[in-house]
Amino acid sequence: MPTIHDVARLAEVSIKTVSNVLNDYPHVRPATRQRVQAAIDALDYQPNLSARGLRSGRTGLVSLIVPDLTNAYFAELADVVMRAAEAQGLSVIIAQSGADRERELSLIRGPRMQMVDGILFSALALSEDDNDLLAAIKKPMVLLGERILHGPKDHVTMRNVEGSQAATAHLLERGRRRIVALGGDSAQGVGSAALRLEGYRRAHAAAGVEVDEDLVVEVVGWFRSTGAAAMREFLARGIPFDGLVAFNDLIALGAMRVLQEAGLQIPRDVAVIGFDDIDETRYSLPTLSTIDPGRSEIAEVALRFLADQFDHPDAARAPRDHLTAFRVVERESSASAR
Amino acid sequence: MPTIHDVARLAEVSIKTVSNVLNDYPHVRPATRQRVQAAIDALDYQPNLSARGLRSGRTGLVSLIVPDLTNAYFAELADVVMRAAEAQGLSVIIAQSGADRERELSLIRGPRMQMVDGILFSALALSEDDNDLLAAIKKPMVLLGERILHGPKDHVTMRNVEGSQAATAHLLERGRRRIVALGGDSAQGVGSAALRLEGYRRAHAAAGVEVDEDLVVEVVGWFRSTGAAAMREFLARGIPFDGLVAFNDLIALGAMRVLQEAGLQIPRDVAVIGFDDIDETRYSLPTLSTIDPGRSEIAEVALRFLADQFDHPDAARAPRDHLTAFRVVERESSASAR
DNA sequence: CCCGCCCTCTACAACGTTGTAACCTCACTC
DNA sequence: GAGTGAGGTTACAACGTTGTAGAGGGCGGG
Repeated sequence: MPTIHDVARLAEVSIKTVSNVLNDYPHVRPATRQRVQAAIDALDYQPNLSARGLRSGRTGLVSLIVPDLTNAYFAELADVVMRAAEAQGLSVIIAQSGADRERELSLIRGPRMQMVDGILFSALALSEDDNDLLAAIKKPMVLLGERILHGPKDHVTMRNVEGSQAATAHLLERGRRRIVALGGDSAQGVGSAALRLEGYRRAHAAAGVEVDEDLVVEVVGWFRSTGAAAMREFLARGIPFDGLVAFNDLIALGAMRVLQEAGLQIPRDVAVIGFDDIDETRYSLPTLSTIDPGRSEIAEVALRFLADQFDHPDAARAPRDHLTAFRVVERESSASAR
Repeated sequence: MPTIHDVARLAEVSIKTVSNVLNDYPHVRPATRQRVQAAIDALDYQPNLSARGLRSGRTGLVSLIVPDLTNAYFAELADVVMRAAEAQGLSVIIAQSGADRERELSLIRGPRMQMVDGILFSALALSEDDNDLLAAIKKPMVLLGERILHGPKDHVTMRNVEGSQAATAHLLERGRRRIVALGGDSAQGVGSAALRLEGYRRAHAAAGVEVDEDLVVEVVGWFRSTGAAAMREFLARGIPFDGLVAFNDLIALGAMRVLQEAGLQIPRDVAVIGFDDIDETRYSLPTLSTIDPGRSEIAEVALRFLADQFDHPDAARAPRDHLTAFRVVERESSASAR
């Protein structure tokens, strides 16, 4: 591997001049610049990023901590995060927490975080009770998602309450009156579950429809499997219903599967809407109406926040909050006709 | 941030002794070790990984280059790769190539590769014509997938021909005689398409069934959307068929959607089997039979190969090949009853 | 009793880069 | 024509770590 010294020798300049060329320092004579560039090309030189990182304190790496890449929402989030990062010349180290509290902690405090410039953290186990622990992290950090709304770090997420309200209203407008909230968790006061349930309630209130608490169904772990299981259980209880708001698309897809097994037709018997707008919703049978959370906006803003923190390392301003715009995506599962 | 010097000062030893403790050098008196450890804990010291990387030449980072994380196959691959990497104390930088030739090239040669210890490369655009370019990469590298079978680097993939043969045989055994091969590409001589088509032919030959070339349908880009489009087109041609081997699960899911729109029942009218065993196949309607490619074996072997290359940097042995075992997963879409 | 060896620890250099300070050379000003 | 200032370049130190070489002390064997 050639070093900056080899380039300097070949170009007959000092190593600092090579460094200046590499870093686009303006005061380099064009002729010199050219000579250095020629030497770089000739040797196929690439700067040693460990050395650069050591000297400059910046590695150009960002860590993205998500519960689970297998979940399409987070895979698609990782996708847009990587695009946004690349636009800023950053690379992304992805780590999976498995939504486990100990793992989340050991990831954000672990030795690997030493080598990244900043952290995008989609918490699922830590909560606002752990704000002290989060505040102790000195690296630039942006929180994603609804688990920690008022933490000590910048925060980006979608308008959950409004999104859920719109989703629910979407079904109410289509004449549905007994709408199951799948994923709601009346016990838990924090996180997407609580926020989306709040939106569900507001939509009912706005429409003057009373909420039957029997229709609020908890789902632990928002996967296809748990959505399916929860729906199976709910069906067994024999409670009548004609609509379903699932608090993410995976739950919706799992539940749709069970509904159809049970001989119910979607949307005729049950109109369904999900949350997240993952790609799969465009190809399921029926296609799934959902809420597009503005993922790329989330990624772009999160990276902008991180970059701001890079540039103003000790700015002691209050953590910022950004709520992205959402969009109701109407597909077959909630088509109007009854 | 405390450095090794701060720890040394506090523990009243030399920095080298601290380094020795950190690196589990055996000849350190227990009492000294304890004192150093106490200082490390007291200062909450974490080694600077850039400095370590500079000095040792190892960063503990591995790059995983895949076409697209949005594709569940690659998201699930990334999942198992990250698990296997973590077991070896490595972190993973993921990069998306978009299956674009120029991007694949610039990724494997780009400056970011300078900072990783090794590369796991799932090529989709480069081919064996580019073996020279690949051979020029000096970093440890393992190729994944079927695009480059006889390259200059170690290689891990599933038994494609046999897998596809088994999938096709699975349908033939269930009495299907006109089986569409969705994703086959009679023009292309390389890659999964060619191999899986070969397996399809072998299964027919073994069963003494002639292949109708009209049933071999090309799909450009293996997504839900392209699978759906290809099936829509195929249906328009009015060619009778009773089985479908899709060369990956996304194609299968897109096609199933179209088949059902067209009023065909699965598996009654058309038995379907896919490839990859992504999670979604367990919850689609109907659930999708598929080939489990042994993803975690792929990840584990690939990382073992990389580790071998770390340990024997200039071993000029021939590149190794590992073919993982596959498994036919029977689900509803190919259930026997007609 | 002394030599040599092993255990334990240390000082110093080196990895490849960028920041600092300073130098030299011009061109321009007065 | 000397002084000034900016452009262009350089030498050197520093970032935080690990490898090398070796020092000092204790112990066993001859």
